[in-house]
Amino acid sequence: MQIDDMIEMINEQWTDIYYLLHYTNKDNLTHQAIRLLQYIEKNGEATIGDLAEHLAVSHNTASEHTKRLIKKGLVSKKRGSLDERKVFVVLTEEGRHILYRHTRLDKEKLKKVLVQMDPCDAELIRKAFAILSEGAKKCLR
Amino acid sequence: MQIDDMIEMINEQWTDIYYLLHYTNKDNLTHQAIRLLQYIEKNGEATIGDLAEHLAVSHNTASEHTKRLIKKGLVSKKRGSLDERKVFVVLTEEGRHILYRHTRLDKEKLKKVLVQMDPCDAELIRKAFAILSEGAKKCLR
DNA sequence: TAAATATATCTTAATATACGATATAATCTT
DNA sequence: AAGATTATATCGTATATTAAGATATATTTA
Repeated sequence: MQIDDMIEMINEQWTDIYYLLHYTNKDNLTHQAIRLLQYIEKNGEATIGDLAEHLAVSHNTASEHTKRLIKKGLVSKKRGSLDERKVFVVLTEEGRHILYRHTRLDKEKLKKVLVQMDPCDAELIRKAFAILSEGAKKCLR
Repeated sequence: MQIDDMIEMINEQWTDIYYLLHYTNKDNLTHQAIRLLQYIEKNGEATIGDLAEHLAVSHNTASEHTKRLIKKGLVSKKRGSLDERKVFVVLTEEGRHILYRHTRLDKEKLKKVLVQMDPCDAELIRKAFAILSEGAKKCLR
C-alpha cells in the first residue's frame, strides 16, 4: 500500500471514529474557549501572552477570554513568583472535565467498542495509539 | 491493564495526536459550518430537516446556514426527484477540501511521523485504525 | 528614574448563532 | 378539488462571541 493511500484511509477512519465516538451532549463551550483550555491542558499552564500568541489574537482579547473562563470557574490564575507581572492560567478540575467532554472520545462508547472486540485487537489499538502519539511528539514537538 | 485505565490513556493520546498533527492554518469556518459539512460528508447528502435535527436547531437556522455555505461554494443543493419539496444538500469539492482541513490530520505531518517509524509500527497503526473504526461502526451506527 | 514588559479594563464594531413570523411550493388526505 | 400537512426559504430581531484600540496599573529592567 502506498503511503499516501494509507494516510488517506487513516484520516477517513480518524474522522469516522471521532464522529461516532465523541460526546454528543456537550455544555456550550465556544471554539476559542476550547482552544484556550486545550492549550493550557497540553502545556500545564500558560500566560496571557502565551495564549494570545497561540490563539493569534491580541493580548486584550486573550485577557478577556481568560476573564470569562475564570468567571465560569473553568480556569484560575496564579501570579508568577519569579516575575510578578506574569499571570499563569491553569485549568480547574471543572475546566478539565468540560474540556474532556469537548475533545475526547466518550468513555462509555469507547468502552463498548473495546469490550466487544477480540482482546488482542484491543491490545493492538492500545499499542498503536501509544506509538503514534509518541511518534508525533518526537517529530513535531 | 484495566480497561478504564486503557481508555484514559487512549483518550489522552487521541487528543495529543490531534493537537500535534492537525492543520494549523485553517480558513475561517464557523463551528456550526464544520458540524454541518461533516454531517453531510458522513451521510453523503442531507435535507434541511436532517441538518436541523442533527444540529438541534430550527429549520430556519439550518436553512440559513446552508444558504451561507452555498454562497461560499462549499455545498450545493439538488431537489429530490421522489419528493420535490425536499432539497438534498451535498458537498462541493471545495467544501470537502475545506472540511478536511478542519477535521483531519495534516497529511504532511502524519506522513512525516509515519515514514520515520519502523514499517511494522506503521502497519500496526494502519490496522488499529481500521479495526477501531470498524468496531465503532458496528456498535454505534 | 525612565523605559519596557505583562496584564486588565473599557469601548466599539463585526460576526456568529438562533428563532418566530411569514411565505411559497409540493404532497397528502378527505 | 380543496384543505391540511410537509419542506424549505426569507425576513426581522435579538443575544452571544470575537476582536482590537485606547487607556491604566503594576512590575521589572536598563
